Amino acid sequence: MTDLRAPTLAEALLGWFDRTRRDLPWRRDRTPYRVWLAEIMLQQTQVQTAIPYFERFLARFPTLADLAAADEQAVLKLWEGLGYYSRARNLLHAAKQVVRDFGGQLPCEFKALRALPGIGEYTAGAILSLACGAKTAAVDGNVVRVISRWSGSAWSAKSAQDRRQAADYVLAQMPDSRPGDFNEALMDLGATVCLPQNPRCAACPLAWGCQALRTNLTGALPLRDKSPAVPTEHRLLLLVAAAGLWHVRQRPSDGLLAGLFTFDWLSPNRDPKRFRIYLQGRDDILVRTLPSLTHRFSHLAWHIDALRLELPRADLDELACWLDANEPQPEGRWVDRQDLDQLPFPAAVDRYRRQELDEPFNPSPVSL
DNA sequence: CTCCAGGGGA
DNA sequence: TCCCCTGGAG
Repeated sequence: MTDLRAPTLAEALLGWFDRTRRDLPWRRDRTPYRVWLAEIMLQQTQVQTAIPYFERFLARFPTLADLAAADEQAVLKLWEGLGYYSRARNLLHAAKQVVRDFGGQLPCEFKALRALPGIGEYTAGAILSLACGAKTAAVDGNVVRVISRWSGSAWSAKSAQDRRQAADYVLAQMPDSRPGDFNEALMDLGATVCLPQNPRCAACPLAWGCQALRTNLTGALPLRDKSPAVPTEHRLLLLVAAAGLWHVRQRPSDGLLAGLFTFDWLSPNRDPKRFRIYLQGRDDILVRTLPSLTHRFSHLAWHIDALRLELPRADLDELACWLDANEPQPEGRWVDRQDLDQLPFPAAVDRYRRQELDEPFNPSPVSL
């Protein structure tokens, strides 16, 4: 007998998922540790970016217990370039807690997961549904977009209240049999079909019932707030070398780029022009002007001018009054080329590291 | 270039 | 509410 009733959201979505499911590394073996690691990496990060990081991380720390025994710098090194470095630090701290409190096994229990650093509402839901098989919503930005368009609801991914509404909607539609697949299907649809811009509605398995498509509102849903203009800070980066060593500093353990290493910065309360004049008078310091660049963060931008300095000795005493020192190591460190490769650098500064480290030094006049 | 996306902590 | 980072699209 032919089934004449309309399909449900879950049937259409899971049918599509079964045909098009992406083969991603963390889907091959859905253990709580692998799901957890993947979900942390995927926060604010695109799938293609996260894949090589996930592989390297698991190769280095195959189990949660291996991770818990790591030191922070090794974890940050594996996170280098991925951004939002507090995710890596929280991951390590949470792993230690799980070893201490749960014998190294992530608990399949919402309150316990939610209490771990770095695990919020979304990540707890993702671990529970994907790794534990629990019927739990996992509402990220993708899911808010899909459900907001499907239901024609004027929701914003930033609003906690709207995310709750979306979670309630998801839970009401979720089949008892495949909660993890249902959540993953929603995320896949948001990532590959129900795109923020130019959604591919012609290829969408939910087009038949989509309120936003029916009312021509896919461009308006979900609601988004316009991004505010970010202030630009002008900074002078100094790649200081002497006798084959490079001078680096570790940033403070909180705030921007916490715990990562950079080269030196001219102190913000020093005038860059005066510093360039000073350098012209120092015949013993070789200088080269490097290309400038602008690096944007979420809330501010750095316009970076950069100089490479070759000192006669590995000694910063005479230069120290120009430089930006910070706790806990105001004096910084001199490291060789091999050591430098072991230190985590943020993307903004890593571009200079990659470009300059193995370049021969060609001094140039200091431009003012 | 500019615009935009994307969870959690304090 | 603000802070945290990078990459991809156009």
